[in-house]
Amino acid sequence: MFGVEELNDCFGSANRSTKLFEKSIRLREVKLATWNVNSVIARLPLVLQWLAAARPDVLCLQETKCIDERFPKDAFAELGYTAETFGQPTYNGVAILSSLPFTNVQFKNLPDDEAGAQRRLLAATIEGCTIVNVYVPNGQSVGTDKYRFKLEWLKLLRRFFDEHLERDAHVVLCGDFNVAPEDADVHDPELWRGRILCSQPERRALAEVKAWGLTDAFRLHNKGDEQFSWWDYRAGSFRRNAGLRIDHLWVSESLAESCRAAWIDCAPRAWERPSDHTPVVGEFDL
DNA sequence: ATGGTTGCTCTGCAA
Repeated sequence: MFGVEELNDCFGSANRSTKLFEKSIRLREVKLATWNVNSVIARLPLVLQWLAAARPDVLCLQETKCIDERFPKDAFAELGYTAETFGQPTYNGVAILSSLPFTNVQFKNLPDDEAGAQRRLLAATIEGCTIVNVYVPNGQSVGTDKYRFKLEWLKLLRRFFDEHLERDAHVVLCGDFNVAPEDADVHDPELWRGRILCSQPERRALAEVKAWGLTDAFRLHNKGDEQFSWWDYRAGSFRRNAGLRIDHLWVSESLAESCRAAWIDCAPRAWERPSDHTPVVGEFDL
């Protein structure tokens, strides 16, 4: 005589087999990463070392700090990566490295950013995913012109999503957001309360972007605190784990459903001559 | 600890 539990076991087993079968014929695992490298030329050996070991399909870079003509494309090509770049001398600059073909490069900077002098956004489609790679303005300190520019930039970013991206598509927003969304993303919330990277207006402006329909892939798989993506070069911050989680990988609903893992790889922050940021990684079954 | 370090140059400035 079969009871309900035996029947459930039977169906459960069948479902698992079906899923494994579907995976073998249909699903493709795609690994996406983002890393503020603080000069792609100064950091080239570390980026190459990390790529060779971690082998993401896509790596979004911020603060490349070099013009497109000087971007070390050949070194990345040797590891099997094509580079789309949007850089400028000395400051800012973003790039996307991919081992999968780019089907489109849709946006360089925000359409509504009239001045557009600062190169902070690069959006491309790879493997059916529209990937928006951003270097959000730092803002320097609360109340400055740079702070107001940061808030305005985040407002334009939300408008960009409203006007140019579809909620039911595979959409990724990743990069250096220069905002720690919650106190759990801050090593000492009381010390940082109201300060740049943590102030309420910044958090609200970023929450408006998220409310378009994005999910923090890292938070899907990591609930606790004390995991950070940036540590100031000064005052032994990394040694004390005095960091903030300001680099993010946010995804639309369809990608949130297919996100099998996400993590921060803090190893490169301990290597010689590191960036002050470390990579954030997500794996998806497409 | 309103300090401290790093990168690229604008040997000051941005982060």
